[in-house]
Amino acid sequence: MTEQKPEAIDTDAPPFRENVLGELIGYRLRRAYLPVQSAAHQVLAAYNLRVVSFSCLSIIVDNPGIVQSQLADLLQMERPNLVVIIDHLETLELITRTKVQRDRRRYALKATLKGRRLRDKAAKDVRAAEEAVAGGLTVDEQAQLIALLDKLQTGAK
Amino acid sequence: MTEQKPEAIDTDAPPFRENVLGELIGYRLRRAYLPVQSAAHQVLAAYNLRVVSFSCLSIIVDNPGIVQSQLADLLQMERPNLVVIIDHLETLELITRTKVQRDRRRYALKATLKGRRLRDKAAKDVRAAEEAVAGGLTVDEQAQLIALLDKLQTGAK
DNA sequence: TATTGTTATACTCTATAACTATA
DNA sequence: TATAGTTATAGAGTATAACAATA
Repeated sequence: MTEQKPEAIDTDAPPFRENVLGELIGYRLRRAYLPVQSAAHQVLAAYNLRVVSFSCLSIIVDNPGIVQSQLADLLQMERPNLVVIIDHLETLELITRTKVQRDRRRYALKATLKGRRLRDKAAKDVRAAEEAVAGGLTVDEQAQLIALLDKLQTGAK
Repeated sequence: MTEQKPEAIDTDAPPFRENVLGELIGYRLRRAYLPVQSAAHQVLAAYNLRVVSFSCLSIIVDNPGIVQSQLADLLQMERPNLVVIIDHLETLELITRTKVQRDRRRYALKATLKGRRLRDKAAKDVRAAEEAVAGGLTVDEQAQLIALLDKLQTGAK
């Protein structure tokens, strides 16, 4: 070191500007999404679940009998990528796959009791983690945010 | 086909529920982020830029002299992943790298005139694409959304 | 001929370890 | 000894093509 005190560096800390970038909704969405996603990732790892696996399980719990192609559409993912996830959920005995009578190409997905219980518990933990991360927002603000996000997503096709 | 009319299928279209998932901010953020990100991706491809490359360029334009480690911190990415991006921006003659006198380990990044012009033009296009995607939101609602996202991101550490 | 679930595979993005040159 | 930039590489995550079974 030559002449700088460490504190001086911290005090002179970057007054970086995001002039143009900061006005873009995409940039703001990403900045907000990252820590929330990270918190959910951490919480769900304790359940041996990925975030996307939890999303699948949750949709299956709330929509018994849904088939994989519908699930893929709903979560905006490709069918092939769903296979390993469904396999895993089945291995963990959280869901069951049973052939649909009227169309034997399809598998009806249903959550087991174990799956429903785990979903409920994990959802509470994720919600709590979100509360911790989004602590700056009041309940009203959170509802407001969700309403705006929903309106944005609905408008986009 | 056995007895179903195609229209019947569409009319009976999935009344799928997102009961629990829909109450999670992370899920809502992701649903809103995807189409916006996709729109930006498409627009910037015409400039031979990735979304993250545009973000880098934009930050450099607004913060002449910023160095790579600071840029990486600001955009929350790892230093190694920045190298190819900076290389690419330099190859396109959008930025310059010059050694810092007082610390020759560092490179000061600055945008060229070409870089500044391209950034301004691309930013307008991205903004227009966002307007198209987020068309459902009024200007006030967009400002409100950005304020809430900012508050969320600031609260999260 | 079209669709569901599947396999194999490739592509993109991100993360980690270790090197060099400077400090 | 620590840091900036770099290299090489590994690991997620996602996307595409083609197949068997069924419609």
